[in-house]
Amino acid sequence: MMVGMADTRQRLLDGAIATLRERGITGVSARTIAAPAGVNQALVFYHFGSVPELLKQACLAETEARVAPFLARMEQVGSLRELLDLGREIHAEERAAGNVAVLAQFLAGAQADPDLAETTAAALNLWIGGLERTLERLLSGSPVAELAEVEGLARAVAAAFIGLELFEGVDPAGGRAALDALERLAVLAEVVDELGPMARRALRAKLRR
Amino acid sequence: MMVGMADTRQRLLDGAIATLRERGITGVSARTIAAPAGVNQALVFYHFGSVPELLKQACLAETEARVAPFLARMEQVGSLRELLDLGREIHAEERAAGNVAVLAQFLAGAQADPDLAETTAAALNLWIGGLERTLERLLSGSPVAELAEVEGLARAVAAAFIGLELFEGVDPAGGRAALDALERLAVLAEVVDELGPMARRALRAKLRR
DNA sequence: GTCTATAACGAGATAGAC
DNA sequence: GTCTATCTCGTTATAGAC
Repeated sequence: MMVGMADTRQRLLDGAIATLRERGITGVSARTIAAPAGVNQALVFYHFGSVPELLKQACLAETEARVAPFLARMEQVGSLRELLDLGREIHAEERAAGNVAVLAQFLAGAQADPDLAETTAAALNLWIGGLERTLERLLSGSPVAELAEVEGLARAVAAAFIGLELFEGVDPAGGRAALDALERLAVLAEVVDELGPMARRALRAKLRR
Repeated sequence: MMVGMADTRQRLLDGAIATLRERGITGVSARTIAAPAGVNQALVFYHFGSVPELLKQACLAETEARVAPFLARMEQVGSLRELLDLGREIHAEERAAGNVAVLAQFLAGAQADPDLAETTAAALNLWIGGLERTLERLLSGSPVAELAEVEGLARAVAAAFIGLELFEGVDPAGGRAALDALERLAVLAEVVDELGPMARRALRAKLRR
Protein backbone atom coordinates (compact mmCIF):
# COMPACT_ATOMS: atom_id res chain seq x y z
CA MET A 1 0.00 0.00 0.00
CA MET A 2 1.01 3.61 0.65
CA VAL A 3 4.19 2.59 2.45
CA GLY A 4 5.49 0.56 -0.44
CA MET A 5 4.86 3.34 -2.89
CA ALA A 6 6.47 6.09 -0.85
CA ASP A 7 9.38 3.79 -0.30
CA THR A 8 9.80 2.98 -3.98
CA ARG A 9 9.45 6.60 -5.00
CA GLN A 10 12.16 7.56 -2.56
CA ARG A 11 14.37 4.69 -3.69
CA LEU A 12 14.06 5.88 -7.26
CA LEU A 13 14.86 9.46 -6.28
CA ASP A 14 17.92 8.22 -4.40
CA GLY A 15 18.85 5.92 -7.27
CA ALA A 16 18.71 8.83 -9.70
CA ILE A 17 21.11 10.84 -7.55
CA ALA A 18 23.41 7.86 -7.06
CA THR A 19 23.55 7.13 -10.79
CA LEU A 20 24.13 10.76 -11.62
CA ARG A 21 26.95 10.88 -9.11
CA GLU A 22 28.66 7.68 -10.26
CA ARG A 23 28.03 7.61 -13.99
CA GLY A 24 27.38 11.21 -14.87
CA ILE A 25 24.53 12.67 -16.91
CA THR A 26 25.47 10.50 -19.91
CA GLY A 27 25.11 7.33 -17.85
CA VAL A 28 21.55 8.01 -16.74
CA SER A 29 18.69 5.82 -17.95
CA ALA A 30 15.57 4.25 -16.47
CA ARG A 31 17.52 1.00 -16.15
CA THR A 32 20.65 2.46 -14.55
CA ILE A 33 18.48 4.31 -12.06
CA ALA A 34 16.28 1.33 -11.23
CA ALA A 35 19.28 -0.98 -10.63
CA PRO A 36 20.73 0.73 -7.54
CA ALA A 37 17.17 1.36 -6.33
CA GLY A 38 16.60 -2.38 -6.49
CA VAL A 39 13.34 -2.05 -8.35
CA ASN A 40 12.05 -2.67 -11.83
CA GLN A 41 12.74 -0.26 -14.63
CA ALA A 42 9.04 0.10 -15.48
CA LEU A 43 8.40 1.74 -12.11
CA VAL A 44 10.23 4.84 -13.25
CA PHE A 45 7.41 5.44 -15.70
CA TYR A 46 4.67 4.37 -13.33
CA HIS A 47 5.77 6.80 -10.63
CA PHE A 48 7.26 9.67 -12.60
CA GLY A 49 6.07 9.30 -16.18
CA SER A 50 9.48 9.78 -17.74
CA VAL A 51 13.17 9.82 -16.91
CA PRO A 52 13.58 13.61 -17.27
CA GLU A 53 10.63 14.14 -14.93
CA LEU A 54 12.25 11.87 -12.34
CA LEU A 55 15.50 13.77 -12.73
CA LYS A 56 13.77 17.08 -12.16
CA GLN A 57 12.08 15.92 -8.99
CA ALA A 58 15.28 14.32 -7.74
CA CYS A 59 17.17 17.54 -8.36
CA LEU A 60 14.79 19.63 -6.29
CA ALA A 61 14.25 17.10 -3.52
CA GLU A 62 17.94 16.40 -3.07
CA THR A 63 18.94 20.05 -3.10
CA GLU A 64 16.22 20.97 -0.63
CA ALA A 65 17.37 18.24 1.73
CA ARG A 66 21.01 19.26 1.46
CA VAL A 67 20.52 22.99 1.72
CA ALA A 68 18.14 23.09 4.70
CA PRO A 69 20.62 22.47 7.53
CA PHE A 70 23.02 25.02 6.10
CA LEU A 71 20.40 27.75 5.76
CA ALA A 72 19.90 27.78 9.50
CA ARG A 73 23.61 28.07 10.07
CA MET A 74 23.98 30.87 7.55
CA GLU A 75 21.58 32.95 9.59
CA GLN A 76 23.82 32.70 12.62
CA VAL A 77 26.96 33.79 10.84
CA GLY A 78 28.21 37.11 12.19
CA SER A 79 31.15 38.05 10.00
CA LEU A 80 32.65 37.48 6.57
CA ARG A 81 35.35 35.35 8.14
CA GLU A 82 32.72 33.11 9.74
CA LEU A 83 30.89 32.92 6.43
CA LEU A 84 34.11 31.91 4.72
CA ASP A 85 34.64 29.17 7.30
CA LEU A 86 31.10 27.93 6.78
CA GLY A 87 31.71 27.97 3.03
CA ARG A 88 34.78 25.84 3.47
CA GLU A 89 32.77 23.41 5.56
CA ILE A 90 29.92 23.28 3.05
CA HIS A 91 32.36 22.63 0.26
CA ALA A 92 34.04 19.78 2.14
CA GLU A 93 30.75 18.16 3.11
CA GLU A 94 29.04 18.55 -0.23
CA ARG A 95 32.15 17.34 -1.98
CA ALA A 96 32.32 14.25 0.20
CA ALA A 97 28.63 13.62 -0.46
CA GLY A 98 29.25 14.17 -4.15
CA ASN A 99 26.47 16.66 -4.25
CA VAL A 100 27.97 19.64 -5.96
CA ALA A 101 29.08 17.20 -8.65
CA VAL A 102 25.47 16.13 -9.07
CA LEU A 103 24.36 19.73 -9.44
CA ALA A 104 27.11 20.18 -12.01
CA GLN A 105 25.72 17.24 -13.99
CA PHE A 106 22.26 18.77 -13.88
CA LEU A 107 23.72 22.05 -15.02
CA ALA A 108 25.43 20.43 -17.99
CA GLY A 109 22.32 18.51 -18.98
CA ALA A 110 20.21 21.63 -18.59
CA GLN A 111 22.18 23.51 -21.25
CA ALA A 112 20.22 21.74 -24.00
CA ASP A 113 16.98 21.12 -22.07
CA PRO A 114 15.01 24.28 -21.18
CA ASP A 115 12.73 22.32 -18.89
CA LEU A 116 15.60 20.93 -16.84
CA ALA A 117 17.23 24.36 -16.95
CA GLU A 118 14.30 25.88 -15.10
CA THR A 119 14.42 23.23 -12.42
CA THR A 120 18.17 23.49 -12.04
CA ALA A 121 17.97 27.24 -11.68
CA ALA A 122 15.31 26.79 -8.99
CA ALA A 123 17.52 24.30 -7.14
CA LEU A 124 20.52 26.57 -7.32
CA ASN A 125 18.43 29.45 -6.06
CA LEU A 126 17.88 27.57 -2.83
CA TRP A 127 21.59 27.93 -2.16
CA ILE A 128 21.83 31.39 -3.64
CA GLY A 129 18.90 32.76 -1.71
CA GLY A 130 20.44 31.88 1.64
CA LEU A 131 23.78 33.22 0.58
CA GLU A 132 22.20 36.42 -0.64
CA ARG A 133 20.33 37.09 2.57
CA THR A 134 23.45 36.45 4.59
CA LEU A 135 25.60 38.73 2.47
CA GLU A 136 22.95 41.41 2.56
CA ARG A 137 23.01 41.33 6.33
CA LEU A 138 26.78 41.18 6.70
CA LEU A 139 27.63 43.77 4.08
CA SER A 140 25.14 46.49 4.92
CA GLY A 141 27.22 49.62 5.31
CA SER A 142 30.37 47.90 4.09
CA PRO A 143 32.45 49.25 1.19
CA VAL A 144 32.26 45.79 -0.37
CA ALA A 145 28.57 46.40 -0.93
CA GLU A 146 29.47 49.57 -2.84
CA LEU A 147 31.89 47.57 -4.94
CA ALA A 148 29.46 44.95 -6.20
CA GLU A 149 25.80 44.06 -5.92
CA VAL A 150 24.93 41.39 -3.39
CA GLU A 151 22.80 39.47 -5.92
CA GLY A 152 25.75 39.24 -8.27
CA LEU A 153 28.18 38.28 -5.53
CA ALA A 154 25.98 35.42 -4.33
CA ARG A 155 25.60 34.07 -7.85
CA ALA A 156 29.28 34.43 -8.59
CA VAL A 157 30.17 32.42 -5.52
CA ALA A 158 27.70 29.69 -6.45
CA ALA A 159 28.93 29.55 -10.05
CA ALA A 160 32.55 29.46 -8.95
CA PHE A 161 31.75 26.55 -6.61
CA ILE A 162 30.24 24.64 -9.51
CA GLY A 163 33.16 25.37 -11.80
CA LEU A 164 35.64 24.37 -9.14
CA GLU A 165 33.84 21.13 -8.53
CA LEU A 166 33.91 20.23 -12.20
CA PHE A 167 37.53 21.23 -12.52
CA GLU A 168 38.45 19.16 -9.49
CA GLY A 169 36.96 16.18 -11.30
CA VAL A 170 39.53 16.38 -14.08
CA ASP A 171 42.45 17.77 -12.07
CA PRO A 172 42.20 17.21 -8.31
CA ALA A 173 45.52 18.85 -7.46
CA GLY A 174 44.75 21.87 -9.63
CA GLY A 175 41.30 22.12 -8.08
CA ARG A 176 42.73 22.29 -4.59
CA ALA A 177 45.23 24.95 -5.65
CA ALA A 178 42.40 26.98 -7.16
CA LEU A 179 40.21 26.69 -4.08
CA ASP A 180 43.11 27.74 -1.90
CA ALA A 181 43.76 30.80 -4.06
CA LEU A 182 40.08 31.77 -4.05
CA GLU A 183 39.88 31.53 -0.29
CA ARG A 184 42.91 33.74 0.09
CA LEU A 185 41.43 36.31 -2.26
CA ALA A 186 38.17 36.20 -0.37
CA VAL A 187 40.02 37.36 2.70
CA LEU A 188 40.64 40.59 0.80
CA ALA A 189 36.95 41.33 0.99
CA GLU A 190 37.14 40.96 4.74
CA VAL A 191 40.07 43.33 4.93
CA VAL A 192 38.27 45.92 2.84
CA ASP A 193 35.19 45.40 4.97
CA GLU A 194 37.14 46.46 8.03
CA LEU A 195 38.76 49.53 6.52
CA GLY A 196 38.52 52.80 8.36
CA PRO A 197 36.76 55.84 6.84
CA MET A 198 39.97 57.33 5.48
CA ALA A 199 41.07 54.16 3.74
CA ARG A 200 37.55 53.81 2.32
CA ARG A 201 37.77 57.19 0.71
CA ALA A 202 41.16 56.26 -0.78
CA LEU A 203 39.75 53.01 -2.14
CA ARG A 204 36.75 54.75 -3.62
CA ALA A 205 38.99 57.29 -5.28
CA LYS A 206 41.16 54.56 -6.76
CA LEU A 207 38.17 52.64 -8.03
CA ARG A 208 36.65 55.68 -9.68
CA ARG A 209 39.71 56.17 -11.77
CA MET B 1 42.27 10.65 -52.07
CA MET B 2 44.07 12.47 -49.28
CA VAL B 3 42.08 15.61 -49.73
CA GLY B 4 38.75 13.90 -49.26
CA MET B 5 39.92 12.21 -46.13
CA ALA B 6 41.35 15.28 -44.48
CA ASP B 7 38.21 17.10 -45.42
CA THR B 8 35.92 14.47 -43.94
CA ARG B 9 38.01 14.17 -40.78
CA GLN B 10 37.75 17.92 -40.28
CA ARG B 11 34.05 17.95 -41.02
CA LEU B 12 33.54 15.30 -38.36
CA LEU B 13 35.63 17.24 -35.85
CA ASP B 14 33.58 20.35 -36.60
CA GLY B 15 30.37 18.34 -36.48
CA ALA B 16 31.29 17.00 -33.05
CA ILE B 17 31.78 20.52 -31.71
CA ALA B 18 28.60 21.77 -33.33
CA THR B 19 26.54 18.92 -31.89
CA LEU B 20 28.07 19.37 -28.46
CA ARG B 21 27.26 23.05 -28.61
CA GLU B 22 23.67 22.65 -29.75
CA ARG B 23 22.54 19.44 -28.09
CA GLY B 24 24.88 19.05 -25.16
CA ILE B 25 26.84 16.03 -24.09
CA THR B 26 23.66 13.94 -23.79
CA GLY B 27 22.78 14.64 -27.42
CA VAL B 28 26.02 13.36 -28.86
CA SER B 29 26.08 10.21 -31.02
CA ALA B 30 27.77 9.05 -34.20
CA ARG B 31 24.61 9.96 -36.07
CA THR B 32 24.06 13.40 -34.55
CA ILE B 33 27.68 14.22 -35.32
CA ALA B 34 27.62 12.88 -38.87
CA ALA B 35 24.44 14.77 -39.76
CA PRO B 36 25.78 18.34 -39.53
CA ALA B 37 29.04 17.11 -41.08
CA GLY B 38 27.03 15.91 -44.06
CA VAL B 39 28.65 12.48 -44.10
CA ASN B 40 27.71 8.95 -43.22
CA GLN B 41 27.61 7.76 -39.65
CA ALA B 42 29.98 4.85 -40.38
CA LEU B 43 32.80 7.28 -41.15
CA VAL B 44 33.02 8.20 -37.49
CA PHE B 45 34.30 4.70 -36.82
CA TYR B 46 36.43 4.52 -39.94
CA HIS B 47 38.31 7.71 -39.08
CA PHE B 48 38.26 7.75 -35.29
CA GLY B 49 37.40 4.24 -34.15
CA SER B 50 34.77 5.35 -31.66
CA VAL B 51 32.67 8.32 -30.63
CA PRO B 52 34.61 9.06 -27.42
CA GLU B 53 37.87 9.03 -29.38
CA LEU B 54 36.43 11.54 -31.85
CA LEU B 55 35.29 13.69 -28.95
CA LYS B 56 38.74 13.67 -27.40
CA GLN B 57 40.42 14.73 -30.62
CA ALA B 58 37.78 17.38 -31.25
CA CYS B 59 38.27 18.75 -27.74
CA LEU B 60 42.00 19.22 -28.19
CA ALA B 61 41.88 20.46 -31.77
CA GLU B 62 39.15 22.99 -31.09
CA THR B 63 40.74 24.34 -27.94
CA GLU B 64 44.14 24.65 -29.60
CA ALA B 65 42.60 26.60 -32.45
CA ARG B 66 40.68 28.91 -30.11
CA VAL B 67 43.44 29.53 -27.63
CA ALA B 68 46.27 30.31 -30.03
CA PRO B 69 45.33 33.87 -31.03
CA PHE B 70 44.72 34.84 -27.41
CA LEU B 71 48.05 33.47 -26.18
CA ALA B 72 49.91 35.97 -28.33
CA ARG B 73 47.80 38.80 -26.94
CA MET B 74 48.29 37.69 -23.35
CA GLU B 75 52.01 38.13 -23.78
CA GLN B 76 51.53 41.76 -24.69
CA VAL B 77 49.39 42.61 -21.71
CA GLY B 78 51.16 45.07 -19.41
CA SER B 79 48.88 45.45 -16.40
CA LEU B 80 46.17 43.69 -14.46
CA ARG B 81 43.64 46.13 -15.81
CA GLU B 82 44.65 45.26 -19.37
CA LEU B 83 44.46 41.58 -18.51
CA LEU B 84 40.98 42.11 -17.13
CA ASP B 85 39.95 43.84 -20.34
CA LEU B 86 41.36 40.98 -22.39
CA GLY B 87 39.48 38.54 -20.16
CA ARG B 88 36.24 40.37 -20.81
CA GLU B 89 36.95 40.21 -24.52
CA ILE B 90 37.79 36.51 -24.42
CA HIS B 91 34.63 35.81 -22.50
CA ALA B 92 32.49 37.72 -24.99
CA GLU B 93 34.08 36.08 -28.02
CA GLU B 94 34.13 32.57 -26.64
CA ARG B 95 30.60 32.97 -25.41
CA ALA B 96 29.43 34.11 -28.83
CA ALA B 97 31.26 31.18 -30.41
CA GLY B 98 29.72 28.89 -27.81
CA ASN B 99 33.11 27.55 -26.96
CA VAL B 100 33.27 27.80 -23.21
CA ALA B 101 29.94 25.99 -23.23
CA VAL B 102 31.54 23.19 -25.23
CA LEU B 103 34.37 22.93 -22.73
CA ALA B 104 31.79 22.81 -19.97
CA GLN B 105 30.09 19.88 -21.69
CA PHE B 106 33.41 18.08 -21.95
CA LEU B 107 34.04 18.77 -18.30
CA ALA B 108 30.71 17.30 -17.29
CA GLY B 109 31.19 14.22 -19.44
CA ALA B 110 34.72 13.80 -18.12
CA GLN B 111 33.50 13.39 -14.54
CA ALA B 112 32.62 9.77 -15.23
CA ASP B 113 35.18 9.05 -17.97
CA PRO B 114 38.83 9.08 -16.81
CA ASP B 115 40.03 8.99 -20.39
CA LEU B 116 38.07 12.08 -21.37
CA ALA B 117 39.09 13.68 -18.08
CA GLU B 118 42.73 13.52 -19.06
CA THR B 119 42.07 15.11 -22.43
CA THR B 120 39.85 17.80 -20.95
CA ALA B 121 42.48 18.69 -18.37
CA ALA B 122 45.05 18.96 -21.17
CA ALA B 123 42.75 21.24 -23.15
CA LEU B 124 42.06 23.46 -20.17
CA ASN B 125 45.77 23.65 -19.47
CA LEU B 126 46.23 25.38 -22.79
CA TRP B 127 44.23 28.28 -21.42
CA ILE B 128 45.63 28.00 -17.93
CA GLY B 129 49.24 27.89 -19.08
CA GLY B 130 48.98 31.19 -20.90
CA LEU B 131 47.13 32.78 -18.01
CA GLU B 132 49.69 31.49 -15.55
CA ARG B 133 52.65 32.88 -17.47
CA THR B 134 50.95 36.24 -17.79
CA LEU B 135 50.06 36.43 -14.11
CA GLU B 136 53.55 35.36 -13.15
CA ARG B 137 54.95 38.22 -15.16
CA LEU B 138 52.46 40.86 -13.99
CA LEU B 139 52.46 39.92 -10.34
CA SER B 140 56.17 39.55 -9.69
CA GLY B 141 56.86 41.79 -6.73
CA SER B 142 53.18 42.50 -6.16
CA PRO B 143 51.48 41.87 -2.81
CA VAL B 144 48.84 39.88 -4.68
CA ALA B 145 51.51 37.28 -5.37
CA GLU B 146 52.10 37.03 -1.63
CA LEU B 147 48.41 36.56 -1.07
CA ALA B 148 47.92 33.56 -3.34
CA GLU B 149 49.95 31.28 -5.60
CA VAL B 150 49.86 32.11 -9.29
CA GLU B 151 49.12 28.50 -10.26
CA GLY B 152 46.06 28.52 -8.04
CA LEU B 153 44.89 31.91 -9.25
CA ALA B 154 45.07 30.87 -12.91
CA ARG B 155 43.09 27.70 -12.23
CA ALA B 156 40.55 29.53 -10.12
CA VAL B 157 39.91 31.99 -12.92
CA ALA B 158 39.50 29.20 -15.46
CA ALA B 159 37.18 27.21 -13.18
CA ALA B 160 35.11 30.29 -12.40
CA PHE B 161 34.73 30.99 -16.15
CA ILE B 162 33.44 27.47 -16.68
CA GLY B 163 31.04 27.70 -13.76
CA LEU B 164 29.77 31.06 -14.92
CA GLU B 165 29.21 29.76 -18.41
CA LEU B 166 27.14 26.83 -17.14
CA PHE B 167 25.21 29.07 -14.78
CA GLU B 168 24.49 31.52 -17.58
CA GLY B 169 22.92 28.59 -19.46
CA VAL B 170 20.20 28.17 -16.83
CA ASP B 171 19.88 31.79 -15.68
CA PRO B 172 21.19 34.34 -18.20
CA ALA B 173 20.32 37.39 -16.10
CA GLY B 174 21.88 35.88 -13.00
CA GLY B 175 24.98 34.96 -14.96
CA ARG B 176 25.45 38.53 -16.10
CA ALA B 177 25.03 39.81 -12.55
CA ALA B 178 27.62 37.31 -11.34
CA LEU B 179 30.11 38.21 -14.05
CA ASP B 180 29.66 41.86 -13.25
CA ALA B 181 30.30 41.26 -9.55
CA LEU B 182 33.39 39.18 -10.27
CA GLU B 183 34.83 41.86 -12.51
CA ARG B 184 34.32 44.46 -9.83
CA LEU B 185 35.99 42.29 -7.25
CA ALA B 186 38.88 41.66 -9.62
CA VAL B 187 39.54 45.38 -9.60
CA LEU B 188 40.38 44.96 -5.93
CA ALA B 189 43.43 42.95 -6.92
CA GLU B 190 44.52 45.83 -9.10
CA VAL B 191 44.08 48.28 -6.26
CA VAL B 192 46.10 46.10 -3.91
CA ASP B 193 48.69 45.69 -6.62
CA GLU B 194 49.23 49.44 -6.69
CA LEU B 195 49.44 49.96 -2.95
CA GLY B 196 52.37 51.87 -1.54
CA PRO B 197 54.85 50.25 0.87
CA MET B 198 53.06 51.47 3.97
CA ALA B 199 49.69 50.21 2.91
CA ARG B 200 51.31 46.92 2.02
CA ARG B 201 52.61 46.49 5.51
CA ALA B 202 49.18 47.28 6.91
CA LEU B 203 47.56 44.74 4.60
CA ARG B 204 50.09 42.07 5.54
CA ALA B 205 49.50 42.75 9.21
CA LYS B 206 45.76 42.44 8.77
CA LEU B 207 46.07 39.23 6.81
CA ARG B 208 48.32 37.66 9.39
CA ARG B 209 45.75 38.13 12.06
C1' DG C 1 37.22 6.61 -48.76
C1' DT C 2 32.55 6.51 -48.76
C1' DC C 3 28.48 4.41 -48.95
C1' DT C 4 24.41 0.78 -47.78
C1' DA C 5 22.92 -2.81 -45.06
C1' DT C 6 22.71 -5.11 -41.05
C1' DA C 7 23.90 -7.21 -36.66
C1' DA C 8 23.62 -6.71 -31.70
C1' DC C 9 22.20 -4.17 -28.10
C1' DG C 10 20.28 -0.71 -24.83
C1' DA C 11 16.96 2.91 -24.61
C1' DG C 12 12.03 4.72 -23.50
C1' DA C 13 7.65 3.30 -22.97
C1' DT C 14 3.33 0.30 -22.62
C1' DA C 15 0.25 -3.92 -21.82
C1' DG C 16 -1.12 -7.15 -18.94
C1' DA C 17 -0.39 -10.85 -15.36
C1' DC C 18 -0.19 -11.00 -10.56
C1' DG D 1 2.08 -1.40 -6.85
C1' DT D 2 5.14 -4.31 -8.85
C1' DC D 3 6.53 -7.40 -11.96
C1' DT D 4 7.46 -9.79 -16.87
C1' DA D 5 7.27 -9.39 -21.54
C1' DT D 6 7.39 -6.85 -25.43
C1' DC D 7 7.28 -3.10 -28.95
C1' DT D 8 9.77 0.38 -31.24
C1' DC D 9 13.43 3.11 -31.86
C1' DG D 10 18.18 4.91 -31.69
C1' DT D 11 22.69 3.46 -30.71
C1' DT D 12 27.50 1.41 -31.64
C1' DA D 13 29.95 -1.12 -34.68
C1' DT D 14 31.06 -4.14 -38.63
C1' DA D 15 30.83 -6.27 -43.45
C1' DG D 16 30.87 -5.61 -47.92
C1' DA D 17 29.47 -3.17 -52.35
C1' DC D 18 31.20 0.55 -54.96
